[in-house]
Amino acid sequence: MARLSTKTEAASRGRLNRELVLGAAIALADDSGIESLTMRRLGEELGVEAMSLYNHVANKEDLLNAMVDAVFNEIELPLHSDDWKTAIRKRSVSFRDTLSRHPWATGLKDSGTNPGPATLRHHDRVIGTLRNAGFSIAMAAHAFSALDSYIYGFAMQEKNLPFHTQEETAAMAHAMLAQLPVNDYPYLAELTAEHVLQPGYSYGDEFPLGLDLLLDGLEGWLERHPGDRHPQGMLTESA
Amino acid sequence: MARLSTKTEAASRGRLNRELVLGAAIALADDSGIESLTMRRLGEELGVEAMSLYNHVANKEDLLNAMVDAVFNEIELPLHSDDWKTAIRKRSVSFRDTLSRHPWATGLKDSGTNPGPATLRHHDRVIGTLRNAGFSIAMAAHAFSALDSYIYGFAMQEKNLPFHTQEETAAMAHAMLAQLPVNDYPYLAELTAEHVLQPGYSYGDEFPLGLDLLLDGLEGWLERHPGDRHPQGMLTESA
DNA sequence: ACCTGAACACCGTTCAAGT
DNA sequence: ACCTGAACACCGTTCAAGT
Repeated sequence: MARLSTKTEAASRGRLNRELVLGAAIALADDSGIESLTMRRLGEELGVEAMSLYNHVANKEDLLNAMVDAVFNEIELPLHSDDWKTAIRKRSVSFRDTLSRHPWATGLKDSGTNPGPATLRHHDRVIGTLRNAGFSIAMAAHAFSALDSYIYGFAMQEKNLPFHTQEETAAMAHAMLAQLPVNDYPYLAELTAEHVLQPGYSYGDEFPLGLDLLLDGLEGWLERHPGDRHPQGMLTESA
Repeated sequence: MARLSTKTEAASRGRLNRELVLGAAIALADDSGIESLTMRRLGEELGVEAMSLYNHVANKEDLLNAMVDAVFNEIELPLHSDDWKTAIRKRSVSFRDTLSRHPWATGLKDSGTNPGPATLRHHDRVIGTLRNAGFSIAMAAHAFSALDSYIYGFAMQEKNLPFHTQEETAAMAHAMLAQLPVNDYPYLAELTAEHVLQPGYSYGDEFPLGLDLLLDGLEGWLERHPGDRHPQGMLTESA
């Protein structure tokens, strides 16, 4: 039979490699949550004993690091053809989407401690976009920190919400309102009743509002500090 | 005399209660990291077998929930005597400080899933401050989401940094620069060399910049939507 | 070169038994 | 009412042994 370059073929052949392990680990974390990702369970998923995984992965931490870098690889890089604000907004939305597809990646300490090549490239491109738009080094650092803090934090809050579908949201909000001592928390009760319980509410819709707040603020910075403008083309990169 | 650890204190008392368990758990997580917080280790710290803890705590999740709520209790509530911007800025800085004292609390899913009374009161006060400043319900929800996303995300990034002291930062940045393929990541290299490695650099200093970006943007919202002004004093609360 | 079985030092949690 | 010892069903990881 011709070779099918698929997971099943390789797995059934008893041939394992790092990429295969990584893919199965991400799929398992996506489908069953990061707490289901144990070496034994992952081995089972691949038709192999847990101990075999150590031939392709140094240890679990190495596996988690590689998973996070694979996630960063899914984020759209800012495009040189877009103006900086559009480019950064697009990649920020893509970042959020990616984290919401792989919620376990939010808050895994490894991106800060041991960034992989995809993570480094992503960071480099974002900083480069800001620099070429005229942000000084310090302002680019500030902007980068502010944007990514917001995106990470939003993804984390979204992940930790007790509801994810419209129905769950409504049910949860009703339950909360019923249990909540309304006199103790009048503003929380008001917000739950008249915002969260409104038809069509979805927490994810809050994302662009905060994002545009930051982007508009950054644009204001840039306009107020034209003297910091970075000589265009001093540092260029190929697409 | 040397300070008495909670261990000896609790052991000599021989009487355990929920508050004692909670305090020891928080101290252990602060000092040794959340991964060191196991029921067995916590029991040891309190001079008791792990199984005894279940007399005061339903299970580990219950313990973690209670720990998070205790952390929220440390955050300064917004003051009625301050204007909204000052009040929100102060509580935001206090929030960040608190999370940086208890980094393990960042990203513990429990605040969203099972908020305790301190968490609820904190949220209620923040929303109330915004409402009384003239934010509509929807705008208060947006503002709350944007601010807390930023604060959570900042705390998480700070927690996940591979360095915490000035010396560590410099050493780490030097090591990164040495290892980094500079041609692949020119902007990252530039930012590391000319920003992170500058004397006096501390990542924590980035916090107020992003915070003021958000607060100024929210103020702009408010000025542009005076029609949404909430009747003052309609909902009041006692301090 | 890759995979495995057995083993080690851990986890959270239960439960009957003690005081 | 509170604490304990033993036990259960898990973890990540090592290592000698197999192929």
